[in-house]
Amino acid sequence: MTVHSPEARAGRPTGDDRAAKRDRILDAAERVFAQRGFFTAKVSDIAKEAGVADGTIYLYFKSKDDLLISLFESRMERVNGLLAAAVAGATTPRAKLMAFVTAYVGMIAEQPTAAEVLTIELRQSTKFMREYSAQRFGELLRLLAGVIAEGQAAGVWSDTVPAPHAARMIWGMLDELALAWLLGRDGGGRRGRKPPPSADDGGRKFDIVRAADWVGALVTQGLERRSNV
Amino acid sequence: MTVHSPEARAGRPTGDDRAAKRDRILDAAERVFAQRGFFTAKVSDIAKEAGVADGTIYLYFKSKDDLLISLFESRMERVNGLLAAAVAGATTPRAKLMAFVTAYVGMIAEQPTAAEVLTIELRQSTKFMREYSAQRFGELLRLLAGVIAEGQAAGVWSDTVPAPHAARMIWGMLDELALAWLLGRDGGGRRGRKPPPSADDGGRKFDIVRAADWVGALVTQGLERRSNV
Amino acid sequence: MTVHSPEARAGRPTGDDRAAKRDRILDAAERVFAQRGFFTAKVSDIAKEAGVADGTIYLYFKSKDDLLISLFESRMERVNGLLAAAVAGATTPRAKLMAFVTAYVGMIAEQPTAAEVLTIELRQSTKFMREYSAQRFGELLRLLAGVIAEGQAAGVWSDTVPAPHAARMIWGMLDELALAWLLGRDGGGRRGRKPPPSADDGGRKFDIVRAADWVGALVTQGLERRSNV
Amino acid sequence: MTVHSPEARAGRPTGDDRAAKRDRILDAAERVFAQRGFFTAKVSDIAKEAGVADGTIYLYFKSKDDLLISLFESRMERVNGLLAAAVAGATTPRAKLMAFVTAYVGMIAEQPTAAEVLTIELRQSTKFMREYSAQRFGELLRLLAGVIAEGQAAGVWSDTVPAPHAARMIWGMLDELALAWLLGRDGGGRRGRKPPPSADDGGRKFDIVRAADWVGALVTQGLERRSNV
DNA sequence: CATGAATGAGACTTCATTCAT
DNA sequence: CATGAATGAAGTCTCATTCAT
Repeated sequence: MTVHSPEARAGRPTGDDRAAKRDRILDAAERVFAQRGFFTAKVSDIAKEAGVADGTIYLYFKSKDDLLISLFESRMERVNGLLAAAVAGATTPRAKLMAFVTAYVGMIAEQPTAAEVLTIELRQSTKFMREYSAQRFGELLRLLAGVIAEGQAAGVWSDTVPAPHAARMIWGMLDELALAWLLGRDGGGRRGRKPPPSADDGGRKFDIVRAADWVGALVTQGLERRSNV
Repeated sequence: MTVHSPEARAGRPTGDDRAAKRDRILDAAERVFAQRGFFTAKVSDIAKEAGVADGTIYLYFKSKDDLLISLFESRMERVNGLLAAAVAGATTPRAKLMAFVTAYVGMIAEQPTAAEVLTIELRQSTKFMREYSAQRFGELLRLLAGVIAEGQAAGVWSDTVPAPHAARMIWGMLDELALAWLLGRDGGGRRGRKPPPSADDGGRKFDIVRAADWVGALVTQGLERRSNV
Repeated sequence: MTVHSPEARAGRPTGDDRAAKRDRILDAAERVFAQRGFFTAKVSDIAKEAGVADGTIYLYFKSKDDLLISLFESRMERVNGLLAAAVAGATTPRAKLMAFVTAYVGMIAEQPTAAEVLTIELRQSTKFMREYSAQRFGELLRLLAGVIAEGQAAGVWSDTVPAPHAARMIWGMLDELALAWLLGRDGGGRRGRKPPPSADDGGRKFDIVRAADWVGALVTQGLERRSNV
Repeated sequence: MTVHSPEARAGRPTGDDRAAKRDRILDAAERVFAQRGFFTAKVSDIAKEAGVADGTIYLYFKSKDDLLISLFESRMERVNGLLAAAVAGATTPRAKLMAFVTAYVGMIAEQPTAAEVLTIELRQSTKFMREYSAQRFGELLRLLAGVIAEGQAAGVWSDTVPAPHAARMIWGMLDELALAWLLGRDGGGRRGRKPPPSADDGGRKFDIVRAADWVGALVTQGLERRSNV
């Protein structure tokens, strides 16, 4: 008779165990998708990376697509939660905006693999992915639009640009800077890719944290030089 | 007896014929990729759409990947050419910037399918696509960065944000607005997708041409209200 | 409760199981190659003959080429082993030679399908097959050449013909007789072939076992009539 | 009006022209088959080698198979003719046998490409090739068997081995030696193949012409040393 | 619950053959 | 007769998913 772990002895693992293994698979999928891309990644790659059997994946996820969606949900939940918390921690519209921006670039700097998956891989894929994407990014965009609208209502910001579109634009800046940084990092993008020859396109090895200031500057005053202010 | 060109006399299609069929295949691929996505699209779908046999595709392109890359090159060449022409037709940095922005949104409005492929589908796919992408978008970004740098050098614009990164940010705004518009259109995104439930995220049915003004406004003065101007 | 081996307990097939299925596929390939020829045989034919799914083949062999090579290796190993054993069981050079010859024709008589594949199909195919072929047949030829050389060294046989070439020649006789017999059998060659009209070419329905005597006679005394011996 | 060659003026080429082009295609096929093997060779390769368009092949041959068969017929006709002539030029059975053998090895030495195709490539291929092969080689074998039978009838040779089988055996020797020589030549076998490592198997760089003596010796006296003769 | 061997649908690609010029 | 672009049937191989152990 062999000695068994408590869980095995009890006949079935606790919910915690189940959740933990699910997370292990999600983490593995994150790494594999970041490295190979969604379509190129094989389910068995993910299984190997997670240290489980191929079939086990299907005990936790309905399909490869479901795995992708679950990963997306999981990461966006985290992102949306952090951003909401950051915004909630500030008082004025300007402070809220900067909190949003700073929190986002901070997240990218700290979890580049997750960011890579969100920024690059998760946008591909199958048609129905697009819906989930729109929905979850919608949350993020509404949070940001709310901050803008608040500032416009308070008279702090001009309402030349409707708040939802202003939010899109700011998000676009952040996203593009994130993309540039992610692809510019050593080992960024997929493995084995040769570095692009040009170096002067702002795409390589800048400090992503500074991006917060750039966005702040552009939103605050545009590119204009205000000599008399 | 009619006079024939040497090629016609020999019964051989002219170079023009060849190029025309190649273009027909590229156009078909554009539509199919826009509809199904690169990985999901089957070569035989493209052949059917182009009205040729499957094997014919391979007389013009080495592989499915090659077809994608060729499509990308073809469309980016067109885009880069138009943008460069637009910029060249303006004199001051501000005018050049607005020419760039206006030209881009105009292009999207007029050729949404092409835009969809460039904005959405062509960013996916295999690792080596990434390189091509970086290179060709780099051209576009360098053009824009040149305009910014010129304005900064002329003292028109602040150099708080380095020109290459400012270019990225402006591009990000445009790109995100384009994406929102493309996905928001009826029939935008892939067929068969259900419309996202939320309507207040700025993602639906706005006039993309107005985006030029929004970008102009944000770049010119940020979001700030200038009470004393 | 029965006692299981570790593998059985884990629900995993034993190495024996794996080897057995591999062999089943090799046997199926042998039959299909013998019937259709390597290039004409479809992987799915082999799968059907083996009673497995198409994809299963690729769990055991890297490619169709690999399957061919593996089959060749497997059969040549068997042949070389048997011949070496036969030779080792004899003492004088003459006895060794006859043992070699007898063992080979015996093998052909008992396993005509395997012989057909070795003698006919496995000599075709891709360029790299040729190398394997040369190497494995080389083993066989060296064994035979060794016997000849031994007899020449012992003064039993003339060294008019260098041993390696004498070995080639003897092998050629055996091979040609084997080929004639294999093609002459009912059902020999590929299915569906019409019987050649001529019957007097020695190619049909003789007893392959007698070939051993013929080879023995020719090697021993040539065709000469020795009236005075 | 342009000036035309006589044939063109006449509206159709002479039979000689047609035969000449057919031969050009056969020669090209011989080279391509020798280099790439029948199955691997593409019809368009042969067309290019022959300097004609792909479709032209089909004006002279019904199919790729037909081309192979025609090539085989053409070459075997030549071989059989030469051998028959050689035999006819000799008087005694022994002389006839040696004439046969000598003529054959001479042919190999002088036209190795043709020999390679006959000895190696033409034995592969489709099922119906086998019939043609049997038939044409049958001619050759019957010629040889006739010589043997004549010698046996004359009491020159023992009839231990029936003439048709003796013919097979002699042919087997020749064929195997030819094969060894062809594969052993530099550039023998298909291009790009690495040389087999072993050198002592008699397979490399011997003088094929000497093979005639070896066959003569073996047939005349076997391997036996005849001390008392 | 976990395993991983087996499945088999389906994709890309090749190439012998045709036929309009 | 000659051409060679076009055809499309067919084969190899991959990989998401299942299920017996």
